[in-house]
Amino acid sequence: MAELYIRVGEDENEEPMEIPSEDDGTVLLSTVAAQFPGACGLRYRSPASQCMRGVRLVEGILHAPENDWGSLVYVVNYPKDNKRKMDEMDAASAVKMKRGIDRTSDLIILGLPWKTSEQDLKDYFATFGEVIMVQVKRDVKTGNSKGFGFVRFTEYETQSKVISQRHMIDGRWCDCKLPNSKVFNQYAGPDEPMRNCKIFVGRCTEDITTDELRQFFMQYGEVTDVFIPKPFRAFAFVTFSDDQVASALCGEDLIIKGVSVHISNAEPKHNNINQLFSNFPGRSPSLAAMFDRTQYRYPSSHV
DNA sequence: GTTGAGCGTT
Repeated sequence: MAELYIRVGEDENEEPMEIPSEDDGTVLLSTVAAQFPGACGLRYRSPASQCMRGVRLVEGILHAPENDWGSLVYVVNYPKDNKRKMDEMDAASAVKMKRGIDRTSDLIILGLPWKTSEQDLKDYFATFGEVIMVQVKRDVKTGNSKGFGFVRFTEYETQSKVISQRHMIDGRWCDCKLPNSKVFNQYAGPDEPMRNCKIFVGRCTEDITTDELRQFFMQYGEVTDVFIPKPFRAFAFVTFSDDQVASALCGEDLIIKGVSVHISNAEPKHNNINQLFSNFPGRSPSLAAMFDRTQYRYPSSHV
């Protein structure tokens, strides 16, 4: 081969760099990539057709067109276009997932007739789509309905439809909305990294055992500890070996044995700003998010 | 046994 080096550039107009060829006249893609990280091939403008042509690439070896690299300038190919689009899609869907934009969440049903049962709710909402969970909130002493409840659907489309209209249930107009406890998560930015591996599991029922919690949370990652306070206090702690697993679960509503439990970070109450904002209807989400970040700068021992 | 624009036994 006459040429020991071929001329390669980022594009046709930029000053090319000379890249060494192998003894047999081929050029290794790895050699190109050493100068142009991420390169996946070469192309050049054909003097004959004036079109861009690809350089033959076989098993990491670039072959000279017509056995001669000549004095053409070769342009580096990157997988960039596809790759970047993929990355953006992944990031976007990850954010969407994390923000719960296309995830279902529990919906509060307001204005239920006192007589409406969970079976009534299930029968009614099943006409919109698959129902995961229904609840009628009742006075613990009397068992009387408090006139509101919750429902959770499998499909986000179902949830959207249900939110968008009023509902005639047992002779009363009812509204379904995102509960206030969800609004924070809807508007908060991406979470700060969590430093701890422990999650708080709220709204547990008394029949949920430590073993069942362990079995359930194993699907997300290695569980190193499960703690249920005695006597019953309607919450539990689950510790993972990986803090990213714990972090990813925070803000979720998960269904365990048909019960919707709420996952949040296991910070002591006095140091958890979520507690301060979570039941305050008029709060500013951005303010809450700002305070939320500050709590991680002053970590205190866990419960 | 009561009620009605409400938010889930941390």
